[in-house]
Amino acid sequence: MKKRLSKEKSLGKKKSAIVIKKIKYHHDDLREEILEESLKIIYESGITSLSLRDVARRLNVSHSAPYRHFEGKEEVLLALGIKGFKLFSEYLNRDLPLGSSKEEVIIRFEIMRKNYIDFSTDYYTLYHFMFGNNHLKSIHSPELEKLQEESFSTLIQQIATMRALSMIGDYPVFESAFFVFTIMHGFSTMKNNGVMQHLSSHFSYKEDMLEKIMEFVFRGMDAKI
Amino acid sequence: MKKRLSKEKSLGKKKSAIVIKKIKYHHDDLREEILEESLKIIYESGITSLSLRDVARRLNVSHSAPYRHFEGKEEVLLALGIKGFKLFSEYLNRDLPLGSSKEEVIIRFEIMRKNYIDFSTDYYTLYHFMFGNNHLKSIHSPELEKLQEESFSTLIQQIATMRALSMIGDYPVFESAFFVFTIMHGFSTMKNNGVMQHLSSHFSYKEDMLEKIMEFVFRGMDAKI
DNA sequence: TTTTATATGTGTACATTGTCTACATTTTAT
DNA sequence: ATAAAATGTAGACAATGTACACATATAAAA
Repeated sequence: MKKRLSKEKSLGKKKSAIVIKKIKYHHDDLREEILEESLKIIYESGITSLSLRDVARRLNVSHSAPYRHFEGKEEVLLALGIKGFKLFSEYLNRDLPLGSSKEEVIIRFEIMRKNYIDFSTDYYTLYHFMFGNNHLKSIHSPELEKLQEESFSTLIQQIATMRALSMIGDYPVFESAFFVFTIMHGFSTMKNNGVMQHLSSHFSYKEDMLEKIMEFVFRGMDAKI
Repeated sequence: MKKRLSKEKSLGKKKSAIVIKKIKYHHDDLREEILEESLKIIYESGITSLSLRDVARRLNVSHSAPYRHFEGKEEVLLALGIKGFKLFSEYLNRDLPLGSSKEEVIIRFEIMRKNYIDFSTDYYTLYHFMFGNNHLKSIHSPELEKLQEESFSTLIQQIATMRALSMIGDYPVFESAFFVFTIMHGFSTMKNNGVMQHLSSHFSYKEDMLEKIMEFVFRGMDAKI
């Protein structure tokens, strides 16, 4: 795959070289299909249930076929993490107003946090895989780390803007952002963990809990709104 | 085990029956040793690396021996969750001053949150197993749920006391407690997840980050201290 | 004490999984 | 057209969870 790409590149000098659509002899792009099918499995039953053989079976392919596209399971997990963070980033940036008036900035913040929670709710097994320390933590990958950084820089940028407009108190941007992120992450991991259920046997958990919590967050940041 | 107990009970009528110390013929208490060894493995390499056969091997016991004490792996995991929450509870309540003066109450809060973080740091693989949604979530167990409740009621009680003394703002106790718990949990899960590393490539993460964050938390609760 | 039942441990067996190697076939490059 | 590379298959192996039949130590009953 990589070699083919580099060869294409070397042909690139020719002006307007005709790009021929490559058709593989069994699957159009087995690598991609493996990842998609894996995401489905994670979505349905969590990372624990993901087995390469099962994926292969679902794709009507021999159990060793995935090894032509990935070194092993760990590399599949890494690729899934990368896809996950791309999707996360896309979610985060969804429908964001770009203006810089105070009103638009605060709306942007609200939409962003909604996007965050939407992602962690819609794909909570994926979110858990991405942020849990079981599988991804031990894998080193510059690409993955870059994506992770990018996701958070969206949030940090937002906080920086709010601070620049004096919409929040005069605290280091990193600290305010870290505070907000800790809440978002804490809420996301608690929400689908069963933890909430046990808390709510004593008290009553309502669907608007995040809104309630955000009031604490705004006070904590000395938000002027 | 249960049957033996019930028979002892039926003999219990005899006044001052001599209780004979039971010595098993291979292990004093294999069930307990299995759990302890499992905890070691989780501690060292996380729940992913836990295999019953490995545990048996380490205890010089056949691979099927554990099945005399547990129905299967899931029941071992449940028992580990129960042990985990007992230890968590013990940690939380460690060295707590019991007085009810404002000064003691605030110290109690500080020690409690230190205990929380100490636990999640000392046993972060265990913490992750306990609060992650991979393994424990699908298991129903009244005993486990009761322990989980008890852990949190310690925290909730504390917040209730602070509110009663007007040390924090006049918000519903459950909401304040939930806010604090979200922070503690969020921080704990982030701390050993690698997430922090990527955040800190943009900014600088210092060891006193939790203290910084707690300032936001106190502000959020309108703490008067 | 002897006998019997129960608790506890062992060994064999099987399905599932990750992974390696040898081989086959399709696609691409020369 | 032929060689090389990419992609897929089949078989084998070790590790795991788990079920079953069998063995033995311990406790209860006689």
